[in-house]
Amino acid sequence: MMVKPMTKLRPRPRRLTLNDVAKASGFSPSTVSIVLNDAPLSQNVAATTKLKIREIAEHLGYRPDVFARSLRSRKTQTIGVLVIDLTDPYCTLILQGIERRLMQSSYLPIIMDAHNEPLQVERYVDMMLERRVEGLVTVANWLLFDVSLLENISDHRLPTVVVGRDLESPTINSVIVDNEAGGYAAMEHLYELGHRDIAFVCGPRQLIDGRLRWKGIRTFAQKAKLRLNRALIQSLPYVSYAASSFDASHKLTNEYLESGEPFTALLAFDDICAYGAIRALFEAGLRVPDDCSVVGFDDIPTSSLISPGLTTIRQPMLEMGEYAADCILKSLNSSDDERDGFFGQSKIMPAELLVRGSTAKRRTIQTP
Amino acid sequence: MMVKPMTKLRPRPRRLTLNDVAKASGFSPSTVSIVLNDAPLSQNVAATTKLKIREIAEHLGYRPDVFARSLRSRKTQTIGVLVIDLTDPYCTLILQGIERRLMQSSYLPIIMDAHNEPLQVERYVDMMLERRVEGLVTVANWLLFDVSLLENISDHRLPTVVVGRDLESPTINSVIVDNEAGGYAAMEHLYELGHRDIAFVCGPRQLIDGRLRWKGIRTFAQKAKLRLNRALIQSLPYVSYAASSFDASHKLTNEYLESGEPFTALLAFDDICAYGAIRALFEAGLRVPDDCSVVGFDDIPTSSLISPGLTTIRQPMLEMGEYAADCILKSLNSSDDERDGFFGQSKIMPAELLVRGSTAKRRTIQTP
DNA sequence: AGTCAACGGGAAATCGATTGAATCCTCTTT
DNA sequence: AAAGAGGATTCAATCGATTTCCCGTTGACT
Repeated sequence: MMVKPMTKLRPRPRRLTLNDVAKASGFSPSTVSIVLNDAPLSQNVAATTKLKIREIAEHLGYRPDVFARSLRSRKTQTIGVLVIDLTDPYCTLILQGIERRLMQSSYLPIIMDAHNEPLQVERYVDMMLERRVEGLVTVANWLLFDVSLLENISDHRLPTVVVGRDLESPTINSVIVDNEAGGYAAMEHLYELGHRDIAFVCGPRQLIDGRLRWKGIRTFAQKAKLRLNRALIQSLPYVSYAASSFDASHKLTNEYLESGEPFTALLAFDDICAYGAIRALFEAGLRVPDDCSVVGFDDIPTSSLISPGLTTIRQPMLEMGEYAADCILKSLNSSDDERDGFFGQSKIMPAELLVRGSTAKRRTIQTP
Repeated sequence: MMVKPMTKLRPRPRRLTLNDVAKASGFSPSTVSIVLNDAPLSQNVAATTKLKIREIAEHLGYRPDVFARSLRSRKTQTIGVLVIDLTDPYCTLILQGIERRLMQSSYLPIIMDAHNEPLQVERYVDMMLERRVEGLVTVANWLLFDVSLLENISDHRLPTVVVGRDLESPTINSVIVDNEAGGYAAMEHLYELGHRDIAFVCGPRQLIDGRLRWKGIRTFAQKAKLRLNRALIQSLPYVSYAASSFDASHKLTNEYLESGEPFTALLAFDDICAYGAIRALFEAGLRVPDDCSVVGFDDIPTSSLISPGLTTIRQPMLEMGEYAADCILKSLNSSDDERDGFFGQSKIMPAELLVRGSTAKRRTIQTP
């Protein structure tokens, strides 16, 4: 056999394969595979053998081929993470929570971004299945996507969690914040500051989140015997593009201002809406919080950076992400029977009032 | 042969394989594969055959197995996208640009998030190589990661682009904004508004971006024969965690205020720093822009949502992302020789001044 | 009639692992 | 001494495609 001279021409150093390790160690590929994977059979492999194989593999720098492995074993060690909108800070933080947990496990997240488009959601779910993810986490914002997700997935007996939206499905887990308690807390906060005339920028009627928050608000109002002014309660139209809620809220607040109905505080559906309201107040020459207190919902990162800081109801997004990942991991580590126990549960995380600069006591001397 | 009764026990409907299509169509697997892939050889396949095969494949709903395909063909149709920090809105928008382009191609982005940790960068680059991505885009913020990236990658002759950081590498492409022109434009804007006493929150000295922006600023100052006040020019310390630049800038601005040196405008290294400065001004009871104009850099999404809107230098992040993706795609579509032509170039995108509410004419009546 | 190229298509090797069944030892047990 | 019981490894099939050769027809041309 001629040994080819080492030249630049040799294009591929030919991947280091399991076979190479086998030959180098003197054992068969089977044994090497078994050892390197700590497969069940490896308990019958002599300790010295294991050591030697591991050593040689390490020394050679062997890395199994992901594709070959997945093809044969039908396991991919990947978890699909479908994010409805990666530019939405709400989604982003949840995603970070998910990753945090997954990084500690041996699973790799495959992240896809649906760009707020329902069609992409479907397409990407498909792609993830095609890539044989072993679990699926969907990070939802308020986009209403088709829940045919559900069918597709449960067909494949895939552990599935949705974060940020409560699906009433028997097979899909969900993690959401306690919207009702959040609404209640926000309202209570304003009430305690002395506000009685409060305007509301409610979420689109289509969103369950908004309805729940509203329910919390009403509960408090009833308890406090506070009558709400119907003229200051409007819902945003449902729009599929996130940033537009700023504009919608801005416009709505302007309408409130023009209506002449007095109010000293405003409670917004979420932080972005709060920004929109603040803009309207700002343009009208009103000061936050001096002339009008504003409360948001979510606590996206910038809310603590703007001035004044936005008082808001915090969703524990990181924790929600972590919980979701835990859910999947737990499910993957259990037997099929146990697994059924997990399905369809929905976890409710606590909402927390964060008081910052955008709310203040109602001024006793009120401009008429 | 007994035919097993159809029961719930049958766990897997057994994937539909190429072979099934072959049998159903009466042709061999080879032919089917060739036709379905539009492989070069398919030009010698009769049109009727193609039609029939395609029809049957479609009808059966055949989807090739990603893993088998990649194993054999050594192609994965994936592009690695390494994002330094997915919670950084700067990165996010670039990412979106990348995705936009990639969605139109047949390549799938594999997104990984390094969480601002240099170690993860290395680990993830490794993982991407292991997954045989055919190209790699790195979305950098200001994190200083080891450029051993470079070695690893160029070894593998992988088209590589870095967005947001100018690497001086002969093999890696980069896409950056025109920092110098941006600095110049920001300065010019303030000057034209009548500001002469300007404070600067400069970026960490380690970052080339900051140095370039500063260069632009000086160039304008010299041209306008404007003397800058050294006491109002400080750099932020280098920190590896993004949000902390808010605090650093906040602190620095406070020092400026306490120093007693007068200034009517402040130019910040980036938008987050601008937020920090605004907070300090706000706390000191100063109004933006009435008492002090503020200019940022980047134009992250919230900068248009806060009140007043932040005047800033826009980086065309979406376009930068798109350009990066185009770069990779072009490289993948060219022969090896052509490809070499692309390597090592760095593209400079235009910076754009965006005037919003945070800057205003210097007031003629100045508080002493 | 014979040669040759183009056309249409198929057989089988291959990619790099995993895995169920089989084999070969070495002791024990009866 | 034969049978059995494990322990330690290995054989060979398999996962589902792609790809490299190769084979048989035609038809044109010499």
